Amino acid sequence: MINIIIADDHKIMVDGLRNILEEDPEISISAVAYNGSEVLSILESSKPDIVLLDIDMPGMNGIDCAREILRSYPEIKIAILTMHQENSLIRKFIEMGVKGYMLKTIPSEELIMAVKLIYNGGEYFNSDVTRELLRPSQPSKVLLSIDPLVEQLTKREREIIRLICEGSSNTQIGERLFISPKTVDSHRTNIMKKLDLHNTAALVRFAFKNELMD
Amino acid sequence: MINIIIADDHKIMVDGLRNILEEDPEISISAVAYNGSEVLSILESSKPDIVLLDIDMPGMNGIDCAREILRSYPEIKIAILTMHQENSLIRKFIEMGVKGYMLKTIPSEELIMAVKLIYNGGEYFNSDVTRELLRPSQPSKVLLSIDPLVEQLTKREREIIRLICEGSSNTQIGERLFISPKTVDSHRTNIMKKLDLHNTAALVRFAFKNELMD
DNA sequence: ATTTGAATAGGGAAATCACCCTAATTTTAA
DNA sequence: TTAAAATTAGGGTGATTTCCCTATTCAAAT
Repeated sequence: MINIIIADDHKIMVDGLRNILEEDPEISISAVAYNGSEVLSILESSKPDIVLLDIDMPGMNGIDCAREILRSYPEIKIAILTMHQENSLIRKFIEMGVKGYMLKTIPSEELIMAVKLIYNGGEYFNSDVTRELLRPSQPSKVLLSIDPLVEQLTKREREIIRLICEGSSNTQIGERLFISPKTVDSHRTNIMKKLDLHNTAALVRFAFKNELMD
Repeated sequence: MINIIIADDHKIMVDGLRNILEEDPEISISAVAYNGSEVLSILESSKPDIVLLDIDMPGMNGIDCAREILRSYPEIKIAILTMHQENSLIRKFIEMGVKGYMLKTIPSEELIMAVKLIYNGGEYFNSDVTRELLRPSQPSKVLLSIDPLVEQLTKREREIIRLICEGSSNTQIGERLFISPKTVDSHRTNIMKKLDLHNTAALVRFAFKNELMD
């Protein structure tokens, strides 16, 4: 019996997948998660053969989730099922070591076949995915889901973020912008609150992931 | 019933393929050819659904044969089955429009699945083939920008860096790695000294710029 | 067999950050 | 013109980081 965890934040998608996959007597959906961290907490108690993972999910996305699974549970096979077909994204996942990458346009029989192939130690990459790899890669992170919270940031706040990312302290930023270091601290606090972050590392990371920084 | 022509100059290979494929009741081998021109003459009288084509053949090789089939009989699907996994060769065939490209190391069940997939209008590229396409991707620009200081970092230090970048505090990292927060701090200090950085923001930025993080 | 490097851990101190609060001025938008 | 939002700034506190030490253990290399 092939045990699968489905991770996708769209209930319709999950229901559809469950119908398709459980039609096959060898396949069983052992759990469903609506974001990455939910997957990780499920894994603490229950180990599936395959995690069928979407990329766009609230909270922890598929990228971070996949990385964590690969590190903590290398025996669990990951198959990406997404609508994203961007070259750089595909490369990233395959190089990371996922066993499958499929577009959501995949026919159901093909999906079942892919699951069985992966379960038996193989890999499966959608033909659309392979064709995409032929195209010259354009490293635009644009398709990497940009957090909507970015829009809440003001111009000044973005400016502060950039300077923080360059490694400047509040005092240094204050000197460069001719404002008090205490003001910089206020901005910093406001930024943190808006983005729901709690330290500098998380902020810089957020900036890189959301193209505020390059 | 799926009608297939096998084109390969090795009799053992042809026999093996015939055994594997005809085991499936939906598949029938309608003819066998030992080189490209033989395939073309067969096609004059008999039209299969799929031509399973090797590349190395005496007389007309698989490349010229595939090109000719695609021009004269675009409705016939071509699947390459070969031992060659050179990037350029794979690219050439896929861009040409073949429906499948598989290495001869493919397991028999996978080959059968591929045949059925292609017969039903799909495409199938071996996972080894897809991985090969990743290889000589973009060797230049990214690698050149990596700071030589990265080499001085130990495995543990890189691990710590990744966790820092994920927004974890020393205490959290300590809990994760089952070491004292003070040890994490030591690592952190050593990292800073090695990289000549002086705060977390600069460290996270360094990690992103040097692909320690993505 | 000895040395080196890596990982471990702690003491201590100054600097910085994270976050709470209030509050003034300026800018923008309704 | 008024209200809302952005920018400015400071007081205060506890957490965290940064950096200086020393020191032990363990594995790998000479």
